[in-house]
Amino acid sequence: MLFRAVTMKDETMKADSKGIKRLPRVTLSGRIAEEIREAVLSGAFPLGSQLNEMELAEKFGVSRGPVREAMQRLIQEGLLHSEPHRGVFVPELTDTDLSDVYYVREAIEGAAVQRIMARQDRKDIHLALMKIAKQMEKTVAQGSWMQVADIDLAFHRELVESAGSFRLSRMYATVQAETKLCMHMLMGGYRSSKALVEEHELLANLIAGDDVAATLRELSRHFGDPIRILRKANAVRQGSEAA
Amino acid sequence: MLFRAVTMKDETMKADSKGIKRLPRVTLSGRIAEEIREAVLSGAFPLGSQLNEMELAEKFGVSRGPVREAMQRLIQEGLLHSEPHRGVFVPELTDTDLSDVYYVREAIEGAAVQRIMARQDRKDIHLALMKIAKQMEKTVAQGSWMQVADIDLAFHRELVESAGSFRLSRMYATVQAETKLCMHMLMGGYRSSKALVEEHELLANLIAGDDVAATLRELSRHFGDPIRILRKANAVRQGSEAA
DNA sequence: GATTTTATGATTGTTGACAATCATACAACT
DNA sequence: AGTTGTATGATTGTCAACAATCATAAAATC
Repeated sequence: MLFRAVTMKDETMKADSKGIKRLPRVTLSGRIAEEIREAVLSGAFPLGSQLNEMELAEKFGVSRGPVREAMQRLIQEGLLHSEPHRGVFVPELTDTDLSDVYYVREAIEGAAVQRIMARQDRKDIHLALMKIAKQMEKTVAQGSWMQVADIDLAFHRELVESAGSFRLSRMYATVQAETKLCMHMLMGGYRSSKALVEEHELLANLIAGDDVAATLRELSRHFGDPIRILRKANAVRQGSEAA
Repeated sequence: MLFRAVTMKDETMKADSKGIKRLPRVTLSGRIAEEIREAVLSGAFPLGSQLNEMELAEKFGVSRGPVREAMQRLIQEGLLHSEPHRGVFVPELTDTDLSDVYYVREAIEGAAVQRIMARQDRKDIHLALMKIAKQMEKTVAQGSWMQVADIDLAFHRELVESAGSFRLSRMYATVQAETKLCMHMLMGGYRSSKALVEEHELLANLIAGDDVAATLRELSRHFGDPIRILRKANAVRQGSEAA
């Protein structure tokens, strides 16, 4: 089953120094928003498909109210798209969207790079990024492209979070979610290869170095041209459908 | 009265080529979200204050459901802050928040500047920005600092929207809302002067020019150090309270 | 008087029902 | 056959009531 029934058991309770646990401070709508978010990002709902609030409520074992509230959150975030009186949909992403997502990613990551590289000590971020790159290397050898993509995203998320800006990270979370949706479009075009690992290692090393301009140029190169990648992916897919 | 009762009359209906108007496609919750948003941004709710959903529902003449949905939107946007079971609050912005808002503004506007300046023809954006600067000049002479601040924000919004990225503009709308909240903190520190107008004119001219690096430097200079401005404002305010 | 316990009122969170809107199927008309 | 009108069912939007939680005041205890 796609969804688990939502209960209020909070598995992340932390104990304070006296062994007393904090009580859960999450609403049903918050939990549901997370569940739906993960389902959308995992590709469980095809692009363009409608989310039926009655079905979701039944599946979660709750009333429609919290489901509606959860969806309002995701709509505002940009992950879902509402058409009043007609329903809530997973957006269909166009070429324009794809370009836009990558443009904005680059803007955010560029800002992060500049802030990080203005610091004297970059050992920690270098270490963290190289560690993720090593993980990617292992997964390229024996995992699926989706797993590699997830590590790729983790690398970039680490980079942005290292900038230490709450708002930059929040914006990036949304953009990464949209990136993940885009990846379902790019499926055949995602380059899961040793060269990809090397690109990430190069980025990590440049960030540890002193040439900001070169780092930003490499970041831009790293993103490539998503539209061309998509076209290539479509060509490959059409080629195999015709055969 | 702070709020008007919300009806479904859509004042922005557009006529198609046959004079046939589109029907309204906005829900109560959407309208309410806008009303609350404007109220918060106008300073009607002090920073840190609680929004009471029962009172709001009564004032709008609707049930609590749409009010809750509206608030979920604004919470997700970052304009309001929810504490489960305790209520929804206008955030209290700290020095850290102030710095963060301005950092992120600069990141977004910097990206917009770079994209705009990669274009050959910049006459339109130059014209639009100079027009807003001229408006600011008039308002400096005879308006309130709040009005000047609004024009200032319009200048920057024009700049970002000229980049033509849906997502950049969406992110910037949120950041501008937070900027507006910050401005209530900066009240006495907002420099409503002829020099401010000149700074904007300079930015417009640099954008029309060819030196990207110089433009980005001026943009950074233009934002100044918000913390120092806040401290100065607080000092001025404390000075007049002691007298 | 200080601290703990209990009661109360206010507010938030959720539910289920009713109202409104839309999409589709079917019937009637040209 | 094509178009228009009507009915029906599905889904979304809103409402009012109940449940749950919190903050505060009052009472009890030390």
